[in-house]
Amino acid sequence: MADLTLEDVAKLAGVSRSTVSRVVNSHPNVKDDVRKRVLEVIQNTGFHPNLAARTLALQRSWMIGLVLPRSVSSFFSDPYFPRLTQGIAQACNQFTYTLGLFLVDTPEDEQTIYPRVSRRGFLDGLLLQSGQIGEQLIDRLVTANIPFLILGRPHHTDHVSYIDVDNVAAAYEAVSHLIRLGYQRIATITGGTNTTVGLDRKQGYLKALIEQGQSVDETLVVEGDFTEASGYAGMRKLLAAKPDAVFCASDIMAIGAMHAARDAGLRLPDDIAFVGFDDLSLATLPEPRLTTIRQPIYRFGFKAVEILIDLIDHGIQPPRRILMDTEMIIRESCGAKQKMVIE
Amino acid sequence: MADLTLEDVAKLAGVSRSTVSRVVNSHPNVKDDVRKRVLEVIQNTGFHPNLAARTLALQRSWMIGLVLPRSVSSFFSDPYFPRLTQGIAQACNQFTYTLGLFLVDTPEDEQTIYPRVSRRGFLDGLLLQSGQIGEQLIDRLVTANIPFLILGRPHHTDHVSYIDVDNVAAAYEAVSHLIRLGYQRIATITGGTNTTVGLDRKQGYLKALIEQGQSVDETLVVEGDFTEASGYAGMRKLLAAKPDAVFCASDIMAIGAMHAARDAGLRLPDDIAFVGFDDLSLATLPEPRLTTIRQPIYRFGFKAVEILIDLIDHGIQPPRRILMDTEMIIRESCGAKQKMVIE
DNA sequence: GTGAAAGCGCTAACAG
DNA sequence: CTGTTAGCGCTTTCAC
Repeated sequence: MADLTLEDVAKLAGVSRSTVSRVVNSHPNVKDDVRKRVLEVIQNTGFHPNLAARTLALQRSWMIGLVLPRSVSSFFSDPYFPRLTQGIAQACNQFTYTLGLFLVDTPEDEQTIYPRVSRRGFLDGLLLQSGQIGEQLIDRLVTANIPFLILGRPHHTDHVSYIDVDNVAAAYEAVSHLIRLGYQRIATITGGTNTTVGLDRKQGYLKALIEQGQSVDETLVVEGDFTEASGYAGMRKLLAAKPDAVFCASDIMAIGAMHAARDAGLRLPDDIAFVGFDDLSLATLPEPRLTTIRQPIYRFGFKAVEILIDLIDHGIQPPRRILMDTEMIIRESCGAKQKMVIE
Repeated sequence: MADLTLEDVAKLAGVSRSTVSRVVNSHPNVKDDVRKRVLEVIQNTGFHPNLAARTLALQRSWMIGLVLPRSVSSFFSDPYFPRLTQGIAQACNQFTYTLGLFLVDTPEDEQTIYPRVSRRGFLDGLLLQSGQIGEQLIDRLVTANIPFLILGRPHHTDHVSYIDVDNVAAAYEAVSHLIRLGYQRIATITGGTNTTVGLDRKQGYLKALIEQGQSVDETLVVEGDFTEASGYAGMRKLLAAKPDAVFCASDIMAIGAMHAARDAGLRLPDDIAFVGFDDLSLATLPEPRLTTIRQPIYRFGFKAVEILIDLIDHGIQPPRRILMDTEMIIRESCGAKQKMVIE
């Protein structure tokens, strides 16, 4: 019933296979009445062209892959990746691309990912979340000439296209805000410093302190790994150094840190202020609600797909490099509201 | 470089295309030394068969689709769907299937979903989240003879395969637990009662009360829609009826409800106890931590893929119906811990 | 065991 | 404008 071919439709409409193909692809060279007749048959039979065949003939599948590397699976407790995926999926809908999802989870998956992803004609291109793995994968993709775009700024690799938010600028803005509010001992709980995001946000923190005349106190810098637990642990370590404000590299870490601060008997935000990073669903849950940096995640996903398609259509050279702007969202956790009332 | 074909490999190995194909598919009828030679060439050249071609020849793509209907996109703030997706993706990895993700977001997407998903030879089967849309889609899939499995118990449709958790039994268990703890006025904030999940959990609540001799008070039943906001609003409505415990149909609603209770000056869990549903990442965030029903989500996703593959391999008749067990996780929000200490 | 040849369903020159 | 024909890269009878 649904297993019709172009040939079947052609027979039913009394034309040749090519004509039907032209109609399907809205090629201009078809007489109006013929087109109408064919369209009717298609309508009545519910014919849809077989994608595998079309892909084979055209060397184009209108399907792209999203690869989320290992580190990520544990990140699924953080809403970042779901939202990113959602944004990308929506963009794919708009461009009528199909999205293949590749979650690289075990070291085994890591081994099998390249073959699964590289089969020519199957995927037109790839969105690759930067992270733990990838370097060898990237090399292979480059030599295989497969269009791809890195999500996040890659570590070392240089001749590739990527899209990222401007983490340095964002962290700089967040910390500047705290400085402006008069905090003197601003700490940070960083993201994993084996990741570019973690590094960039830390750099923004340092840059703000230095440029604005606060000295950097090493005891005010502790490393986390983007998990709530690491936020909690990080805050416990910071306690001794008596910070009056903490810039956390993610909201979920901020939530962990706030727990720890409260457990230590501190009042929020009076005794200690917090700023997070992400502003996905989590930021409004804690009490006080988090001041944070909003990720432009929907636009990010959309732009990523757009650029990947550009890479596919117009070639991968020169590499595209995109940095997107963020926005600071001021709520109660930074103490700004109280201060404004008091002053 | 990576654009090798079977033919190329054949030439390099000095054999015919068929032989290489046999080697690639580990067909027995190949002499050992020939096989070895061919394998070497494959190794050296990094050849991978073109999936589109193979799909066309075999009428099998080893790719399945996951369709999440409209209602879901707003649900992405709830960790349920991300986790489900993750579980399914991992299962796909294990079975070496590729996962296509279809987020049906706008009414427009709803229109285009069938053609995108039905193209024969492109997807071997479909996982369909039950929800708002779907009835017409389901009909079309049935007549098109495409293997699919509904995630969640479908409303009306009857001759289809589905997998769900046993929501009635789970809610029954949760409410029974509250009864056992001695609560007298147990309320519920339901999920959307236009969804089977919402209905089933409500039914479990009612069943427990009735079977265990508590009368059902209509003022203790309010309807939510699985969002935090609806939890908050629901609790505000319940306040007048003075419940001493509330069974919420999801953790995120429980969090909203707890906020509302606290805003009304109630102490948790002393003045009012809460039980949620899901036990994904959210349950341990609030203070007190949530007693809840744990969704066996990883097993669920895995089982879903397994059954879909069974449907693909062994035919879609008879329809498979699976209900999975849940587990109650007791934390502080239900008051069980205090009670045990006091008694 | 191995190769030749047909065919999966579609697109795209190429003739007419 | 329309039909014929030759692939796209792989699997799979069918001979040998």
